[in-house]
Amino acid sequence: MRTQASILHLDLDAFFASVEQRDKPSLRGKPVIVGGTGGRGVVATASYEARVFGVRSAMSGREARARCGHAAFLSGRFYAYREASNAVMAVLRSASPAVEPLSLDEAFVDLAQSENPPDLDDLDDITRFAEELRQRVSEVTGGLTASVGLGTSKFIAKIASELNKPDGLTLVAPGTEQELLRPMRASVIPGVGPATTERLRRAGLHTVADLESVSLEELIGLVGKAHGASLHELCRARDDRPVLAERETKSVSVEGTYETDLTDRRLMQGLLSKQAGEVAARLRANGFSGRTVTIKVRLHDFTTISRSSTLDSPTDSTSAIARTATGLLADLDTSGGVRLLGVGVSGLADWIQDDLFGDLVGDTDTTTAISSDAAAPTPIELPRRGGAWPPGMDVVHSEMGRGWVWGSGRDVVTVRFETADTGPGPVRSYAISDPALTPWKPEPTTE
DNA sequence: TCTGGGGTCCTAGGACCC
DNA sequence: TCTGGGGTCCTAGGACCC
Repeated sequence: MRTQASILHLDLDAFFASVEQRDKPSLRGKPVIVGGTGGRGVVATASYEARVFGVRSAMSGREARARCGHAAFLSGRFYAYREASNAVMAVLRSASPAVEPLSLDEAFVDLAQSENPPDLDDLDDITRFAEELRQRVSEVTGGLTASVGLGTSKFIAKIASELNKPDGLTLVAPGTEQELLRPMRASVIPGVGPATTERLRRAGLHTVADLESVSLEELIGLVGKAHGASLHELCRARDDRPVLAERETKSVSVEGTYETDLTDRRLMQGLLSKQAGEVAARLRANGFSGRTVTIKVRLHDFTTISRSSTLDSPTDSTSAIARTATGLLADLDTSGGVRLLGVGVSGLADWIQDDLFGDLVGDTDTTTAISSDAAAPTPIELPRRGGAWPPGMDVVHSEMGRGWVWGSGRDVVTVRFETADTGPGPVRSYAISDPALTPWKPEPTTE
């Protein structure tokens, strides 16, 4: 356990709604609800003016409308949220390289890894440092506010940031963690949701202090091995989880809930295929491919079914994913109607076998991945569509977003792809086996 | 017409291999 | 011949988080 309050948690206040109020002055001071616009939508974020009426995240749009019908209901502008988020994360990274984003509006920062840290033994200095960060967040986002928590662990920092919302700062002094936690409800512990809360309640356990009085064995009997062990530690304020700057992507998925239940199988197959295309495009844009294709089907009565199939080799191909997904759907009874369909790919590898460009050039295998890393000479921007790409290759460019060619040989091209969503992907080399595409040397182009 | 979308992690059972 | 591991992979479902 750390003895210094060197972990910071920052949480932007009512983030989506605040961005809307920032960009549209007429919404300022008024209830704004992002999400919940469709017939089956839920609230993503409610401004504080809307929360007064009891509107909360994850509430159905129907209920939000009943509670606060005069609010502005917006469907959301994710580009604007991402842009603001990027600016905030950049501010945090300037304070320490160890920044772990949890979502667009939340991140942990490890001040102990900062190059210019405050005096971590001086609580006033830490507070001053954090206040400066909050100030800079406000400056770079055009006035958005953030709440910050500081403590000796992720758990404590996160709880601290909740204590003075909105636009607040809370430091939990080292050594005072347990007295802070003991009276709190068990559900403040991350991982304790509705189901666990109910189990604990039935065992007579309501507060953190109650949990502390229970043996590890009892907790494991109650909620399972992994969960029980983590509860046993966290209720004693013991948490040494590190702040992880980069986390590996494990899966990519797309799902959709439809306004009215689907009954037509052909339509479902078409929608699943469309989603497969979106998943495949995102895989390609990020340099991923995966072996396991999973479909998710939510029936009219909200029961949710998943079916998966693991392929022999990883794919990022629309046709392979669509074929697998529709095949999985074929075995399900959907006669009662379907409200949600989804497709996902997991078991990701950062290399691709055989049909890298199969989807895009008519499913003929023209290229083969040969290595997953390569020395990186001077970056060259990819030629634009219709530019110096050989026939067929410009399509790849438009599918995959921005990218840079990092080098090329007679029949090998080394490329780094990047999208606005994810930033740079891994550097990869491909052999070009189609004689029509070789020899080929990309021309440097200017921005 | 209660109940989004994109993720992560865990559990449990069965197959399969050594 | 019988019994019994352990380890890994795969599948389905559930809980949880923002």
